[in-house]
Order: sequence, then structure tokens, then C-alpha cells
Amino acid sequence: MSRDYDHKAIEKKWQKIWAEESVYKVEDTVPGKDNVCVLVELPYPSGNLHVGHWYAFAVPDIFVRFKRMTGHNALYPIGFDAFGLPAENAAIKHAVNPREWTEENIKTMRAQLEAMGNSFDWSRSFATCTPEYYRWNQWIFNRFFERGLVYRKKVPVNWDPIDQTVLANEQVLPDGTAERSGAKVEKKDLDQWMFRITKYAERLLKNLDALSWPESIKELQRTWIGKSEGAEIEFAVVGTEHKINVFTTRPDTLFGVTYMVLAPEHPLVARLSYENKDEVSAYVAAARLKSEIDRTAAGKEKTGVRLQGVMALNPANNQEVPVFIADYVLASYGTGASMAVPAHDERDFAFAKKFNVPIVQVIVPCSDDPINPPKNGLEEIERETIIVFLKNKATGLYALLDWHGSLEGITTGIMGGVEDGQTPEEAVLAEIQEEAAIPDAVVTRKLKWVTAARYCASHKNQNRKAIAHAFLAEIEDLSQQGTIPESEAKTHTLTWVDESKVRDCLVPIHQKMIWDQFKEEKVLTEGGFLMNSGKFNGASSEDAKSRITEFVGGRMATTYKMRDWSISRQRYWGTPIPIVYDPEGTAHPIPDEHLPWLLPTDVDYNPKGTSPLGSSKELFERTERIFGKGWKPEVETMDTFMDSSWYFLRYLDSRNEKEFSSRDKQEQWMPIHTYFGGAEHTTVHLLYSRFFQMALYDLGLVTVEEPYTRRFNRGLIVNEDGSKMSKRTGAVNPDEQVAIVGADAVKMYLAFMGPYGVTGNYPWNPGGVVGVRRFLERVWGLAEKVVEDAREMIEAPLHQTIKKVGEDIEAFKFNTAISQMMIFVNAVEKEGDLGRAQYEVLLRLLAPFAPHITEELWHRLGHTGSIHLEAWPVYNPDRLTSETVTMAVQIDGKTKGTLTVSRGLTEEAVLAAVREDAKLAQYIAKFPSRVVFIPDKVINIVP
RNA sequence: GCCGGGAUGGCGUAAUGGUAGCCGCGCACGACUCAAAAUCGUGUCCCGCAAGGGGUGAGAGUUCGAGUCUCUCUCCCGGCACCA
Repeated sequence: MSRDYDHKAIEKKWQKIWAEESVYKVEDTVPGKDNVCVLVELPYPSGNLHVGHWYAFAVPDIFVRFKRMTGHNALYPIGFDAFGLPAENAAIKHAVNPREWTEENIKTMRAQLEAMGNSFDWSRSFATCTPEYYRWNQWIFNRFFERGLVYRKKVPVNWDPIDQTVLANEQVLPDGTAERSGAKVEKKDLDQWMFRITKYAERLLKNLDALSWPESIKELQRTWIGKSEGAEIEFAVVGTEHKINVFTTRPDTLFGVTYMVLAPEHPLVARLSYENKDEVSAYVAAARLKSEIDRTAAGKEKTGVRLQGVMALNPANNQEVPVFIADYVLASYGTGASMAVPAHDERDFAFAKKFNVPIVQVIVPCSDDPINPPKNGLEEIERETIIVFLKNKATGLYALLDWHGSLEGITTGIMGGVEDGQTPEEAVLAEIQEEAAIPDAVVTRKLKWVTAARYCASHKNQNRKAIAHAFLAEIEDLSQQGTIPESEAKTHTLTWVDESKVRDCLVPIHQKMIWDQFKEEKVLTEGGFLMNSGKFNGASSEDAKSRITEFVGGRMATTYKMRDWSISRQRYWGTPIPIVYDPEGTAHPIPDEHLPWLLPTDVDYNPKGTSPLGSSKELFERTERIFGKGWKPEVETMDTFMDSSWYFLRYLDSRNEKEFSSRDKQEQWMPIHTYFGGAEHTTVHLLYSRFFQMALYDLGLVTVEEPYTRRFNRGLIVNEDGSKMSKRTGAVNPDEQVAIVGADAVKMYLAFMGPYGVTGNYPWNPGGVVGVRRFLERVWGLAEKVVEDAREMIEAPLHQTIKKVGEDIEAFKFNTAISQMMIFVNAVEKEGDLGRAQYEVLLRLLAPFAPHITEELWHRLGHTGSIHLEAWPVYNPDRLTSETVTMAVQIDGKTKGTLTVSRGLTEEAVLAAVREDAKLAQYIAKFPSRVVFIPDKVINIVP
């Protein structure tokens, strides 16, 4: 497969020349050009490049090269995320030095990356495991420490009792055993250095709204942050000084509390006295042994133990309720304690059923959500009864419109109102009683007319939709005017009442309905109106939340699912945490002047119950030498996510020995124009780095609050059969592919197989690569067909191609951009030859996709400069179109044929052409027509 | 369970509400060849000899016209998941 297109020689030749001539070295400023930094997640130097790396690095390079050709100063940096577990594992397994192992891998990998032919600026590259880099990790740690963003806390870690070591989550198998030793992993509390990321939870959440990222990514982050608004309320423990502080999102259900639950790890469990001490201790011990998965699997049978003799006082109604410990309450969320309302919470309900705790209903469900009405058993619309109220938007008052057993009733029954001598309440109750006489009537009600109408509109019975729409329109008018139409006014009057009156009428019916449901053991988790709640009866859930919280002396509170970030690792191959302990054991940050605080080399990597750094004599001697006798170093290292939280800032100023990244350089490059990465980093890495940027922003060390203007997650390349690439299922070896078809073809095929930035699985199709290679060979072959003068017939396709390729690259639709170039080449081959200028345009369009072959062909045309420094072709809007167009001829919306006519024809002219068409004429002859005419596209002749 | 995103030929995919299936793969036939590969050409959604008809997960709606917009449902993928 080649003709004389020798990809091996060409690629090698140009990569060498590009490097020698520093074609891709990027200056910080270029007069007249905007700076654009395109970021890709820096790779871990595993030592072997796979197709995923190609997809991650080679495809965004198309975008970067395009930006450069369209007049931008585009930076495409690359580095190595070089700390981490694999190096340490290799050290233990093969007795090699982690640094040597890593450096060796970086060397291999850099060569592989260079062979891709990307326009990386290697002059800014670094590895995070060098002191030149990690000293700034330590420096930033110090700044965070000063700012109160660092603290020490006992946190449960995975503990391997055989190897006597802490395990990373990825070293624990799904069944809860250790990957290496096979031991059952336990939880053990260790003091850890923490970053107070939760302090930024609200800002991390709020800023998302303004970011123009894909909504799906933002939504994942929102879920991860997991904001909940509610209240903290204290329950006194009867006969003691102790209080149980709970977080709840439903303070409106406080009167329905029938028991309390503490997490097994809750500090009060140790302090309270209860009769069944042994039983409780056993439960707590068992909970500690359980793996995270065992404990948190949803739908799992509830377990727990009652603290015999301990009672808590419900501050709302002064009732005493029992106290349990149960592992369905998590120590790490909220306050680690929960008030249980079994009538209105699924988990509490299941627990109450099992432990025979009373269930007290305090909410009458009624959704105020106009889109999602409660689904209270309304299976058949014929059986549905709806009370409709009209709300006057001006006054906020309501009038009863109707109460009927069918939808048809609603449309005709704008009647309601109040008869002579009746109060509004009596009017409603009279209607209710009338309705109650209908046997088996299922009752619901909506406070807002919109609800009723929309519900009907969305109901299965589609034939009724039109009725509902008519109703909606009619009611909308009424709401605007606050009156009813004259036709209705003759027979009906509207009397306006406030919302509380309406509610008072309705609560009794709903109680009946709800009790019916309880027989079927349903839990009512939605909001509504209060019952069994003393003076709050009849209040809406929303109102009651704040009123009840205030009544019992609680406070409104917000909780997040996101936890603070533990950065401590009991590992060797990472950044040493810059902390030393004085002889009393107090922690002190290591002053900046002693940074970098070097990672010692005289350590034993083998697991032995403590951090490897603890075995370094040099580290301990160094500490005493600098800080004094009895001072001890911190022996933990930092989480590698620390390295990747700010690395992009270092690219901008990677050789700066005075600053981690100068504001000056940041002004020129930040924020990052586009950040391409894997979907697996949507939450953790992306949130951590946003947190870093925000915290550094508050410290005045960075210039923007949000680091990434745009973020796109790429898809996954899978095997041809759809299986994920792995050692077991096999994987495409990119080096082999490059050897066969060349780097240009591999890169272009990856760009061609589907849209970029849309997560999904894209199967590697060996035939597909060959297809792209064939295309490149055809482009190669066109060199022989070049003539001096432009060929008129391919001018329009050429300009169309310039337009589409440019627009598609900007939108990351590389697949359709390539498709358009193929269309153009097909047209050229049909034509036979092409003008030199036309060929040069094609080569420039293709250059970002296939940098080597286009560079070669460009030089063969006699050019001496690099094609990659050329300007992007500009299309002429006047040349986009050809003289004739093919129009669709439709009869009553069905396409009956096509007609090739000259561009810009009028309706009359096209109609005339249809009449003249032997085949099409028959259709119009039949009926007198109305015509829908879309110039140059379609003519639709309607009977 | 909750939150996102999908569903179009044998496959990857393409279609500002306007001829569904562009482009590529695969396949079939033909040319070149002793032959094969490569290459080139023609064809390739379904039914039908044709005329014609049907077709974008299912059903309905809006529209002159729906893959595209609205609603209901099914299935698939991803994330979260005892979060009070």
C-alpha cells in the first residue's frame, strides 16, 4: 500500500526538521495575535503509549494547528504527571529505584509522543516529580496553611492487616480484599492532612452557572457537590446534659419524629450510658469492619441497635422518642445523626417497620409543582376528580371554579362561585360532599389551574389534549382579567378567597385519602400541608420549614455531600508534605526558604506499617540539623491530585525559579481556551483544580477565578467488537498501526470515527484506518494532476470545503470536516485535474489533520517555508454556490420527484417547470393547489 | 431509585423543520491480471419486474412538510446512590 508515498521516511524527516527549526516553540506574545492555550490532561508516564493517548493528544492537535493558521498564537503544552503508585509498585516488585523507573519511562514516552507529530511546545515541558516542580506544591501548601485551608483530622483509611499498610482505594478489590495480600481490608483512623475544599463548595457550585461548559459536565459536578438546604435542630437526651444535633432537610416533619438515629461512629455513642452496652459495642465494631460497599449498598436490609434506656426529647411536641444506632446513618454527612420520620422518609419507614417503631403522618401531600403533580393512583382519567381553582395573579386570591369527575366537566363547568347565603368555605364543602357521594371516587386536587390542565394535557389519553389546551387558554384569559367572560357571568359569579381558606377546606379530604394509602404501605416523601402538627396544621411544607425551625430554636443550615480533601498518602513516591513536628509534637510548616523539601532517597519502599519516609535516616538528620534536636519530619507525601491541580499554570512559566507562575505570564494565557480530557476526571480532578484556582485567586496569586473557559470530555476508543481495550481483551497497538499506515492516517482516522468531545464508545475498525490511508494516497496522487490554471468546475466545491472545514474544526466536528475534504477530492478526480492554487488550498485545509504528508507535498510544490506557518484559506461567499439546484417537488407533503432548475427561480417559474415535467405534471392536474415554496429547496403543492 | 445522554443500513456515522442514509468501512458485480493483491468503475435501506409503496426504538401530537419540535412509553450507555 503506497505508490511512492513513503510515510515512514516523510514523518521521520519532518519531525526532525520541525524540532530543529523550533517550528512549534511558542512565544508569550506575538504582535497582532491573540493567545490561545489548548490544554490536554498531562499523561502518567506508564512507559507505553496506547490508542487512548493518541485520541487524547493527536486529535486536539488538529484544533491547535487550525487556531495557529487562523492567526492565533496557540500554545499546546505537554508534561508528565510523574508521581504515583505504579512507580512505587515497580520499585517493590523489581527492586528498582522509582525515580529511575519513572525517568526511563518518560524518555520512552516522550519519544513516542514526538512520533505523533503533534505541535507540542516541548520547551515548556516538565515532570511533576522533579524538585523544581514539587517545591511549588510545597509552597502552595504553605500558602494554604497560612490561609487556614489546611488542617489535621482523623480520617478512616483502608488498612491491610497483613501487609501492615495503608492502601489506596485502587488497591482494594471490589470484594473488599487487598489486591496484593488478599487480606480483608479494615478501616483505621489516621491523622491526615486535609484541604478545606468544602469552604469553597458554594462558590464551586455557583460559578458553574456562568461557565459555558456542556450541561452534562456541570450537572455531574453539581451532583458531586450535593448541596442540601435544611435545618440543624437539637434534641435533648432525657436525664442528661447531652444533646443530639441533627441535620434535616424536612424540619416541617418534626412533629412526625418517632425515633432518633446516631451513626455508629458518632462521638455520643461512647459518652451515653445505656443498658445494652455489649450489644451496642458489638454493632459498632462490626460496622467498622464492614467495607464501604457493604455498608452503603442501597436497598440493603436495615440494621441497628436501640440504645436501651436512652430517650430524646422532641423539641416540637415534648414527646420522648427512643434512640438507635444504625449504619444507614453516615458519620461523615451532616451531623452524623438523624431524626427519623418514618411516615415521610423511605429509609426511616423501612427501619420503623423492622423495629416496630410508630409511624405518624404529619404531611398531606400536595405538590405545588405545576409540572409534576403527585401521582396518587390516578390510573384512569375517567375516575379522576379535580378541584380547579382560579388564581387571580393580581391579588393572589383564589376562586373555586369546579370540581368534577371528568375532564369534560372542567371545560364546561366554569361555575363554582358561591351561592346566596353561603360562605366560600361552605360552597367548597358543599361541592365536596356532593362529590363524596360518588362511590370509589379518587380524589386529588391542584391549587393551581395550570396543574390541572397540564396534567390532563400530559395524560395518556391524548384525544383529550385539545380540550385541555382550550381550557388552558380560556383560563389564562381569566387569570389575566380576574373576571369571567360575559357569557358565563350571567349564570355564575366568582368569589375570591385567600389561600388559607382554600387549604382549610381541603385538608380533611386528603387525610382520608392518605390513610387509605397507608394501608398499602406507601411512604409520602413529597411536600404538602401539615397535619398532626399542633399550631402549624394547615401550613405549607415550605412555610413550615422556617417557622418550625425557629419555633424549636434550631437554625437553617446547608450541607454538602462533597467532603474535605485528604491529601496525605502513606507512600514514598510523592511530594513530601512540608511539615515538621517540634519535640512536643506540634506541627509547623517548613519555611519557604527550606523549599524544596527534598524527597529522601535512603528509604525502604517495602510495606511495613508506616510511611516509607519514616525509614530515611537522612530525612530525620536533616530535620534536626535545621530545626533542632527532637524535631521530627512529617513522613507522609501528597496526593498526586495536588500535582495536577495547578500544572497548567506552570506551563505558562515553567522555568521560573522565583515564582510558581508569574501573574504576568498568566495575564497573557489564562484562562485556558479549551481543556480536553477524559470523562473520568469530570468530578475529582476538575473540582480540585477549580478549587485551587479559586483559593489562589483569593490569595492574589492567579489572575482569573475559573481556570477553564471550555471543557470537553472525549469518548473512548474500544475494540472492534465493542469491548474495552485491556490486556485480557486485547488492544490496538498504535505503534504497529503507525508502522503500517503512518501517523497521519492514524491521527486522521481517530478524528474521522466520530464527533470529538461527545462521550461514547468508538470501535476501532481496521478497515476504517485503511480507508483514511487510501484518501491520503489519493491526495498524494493529485500532485501529478496539478495544472497551472484553476478548474472552474471545482471552484464551488472548493469554497464550500474551505467554509465547512473551518466551521467544523471550530465545533470539534473533525469527522464531518474530513468527510467534506473527501467529497472535494472525489469531485476533483471526477474532473480529472485541478489548478495549482486549488491544490494548495486543499493541502492547507488538510495540514492540521495530516501534518507530515501535507508538509512534504507543500515542499514538493516548491515552497520553502513550513505549511504549518501558512495562513488558513479564505472562502469567497460568492463562489459557494453552483448555477443550478435540485429542488424537491412534494405533493401534499410527500416527495414525488426532483427538479433541477437554475438557482433563485421564482415560485411561478418553478411551478411552470413542474407543469412541464412529464412525470410531475400529472399530480397538479388533479387538484387545484395551494403552494408552499421554499426557494431553491422545495415546492410543496397541497390539495 | 435519582440525575444526565442516547436509539438512523451489516458497521462507524451524516442531515439550519425541507429529496433520510452524505463520507468511510463492509459486501456484490465488472475492468485490469495467467492468477491474486492493489487500483479503478458500477451497485448496495426494505417490498416490487416495473409503476409505485413503506421506512430514522414504539405510540400520539404540532406543521404544507418531522430523524429534527411537544407529550407518553420502551430499551441502551454514563454518573450518583441508605446523603437524612
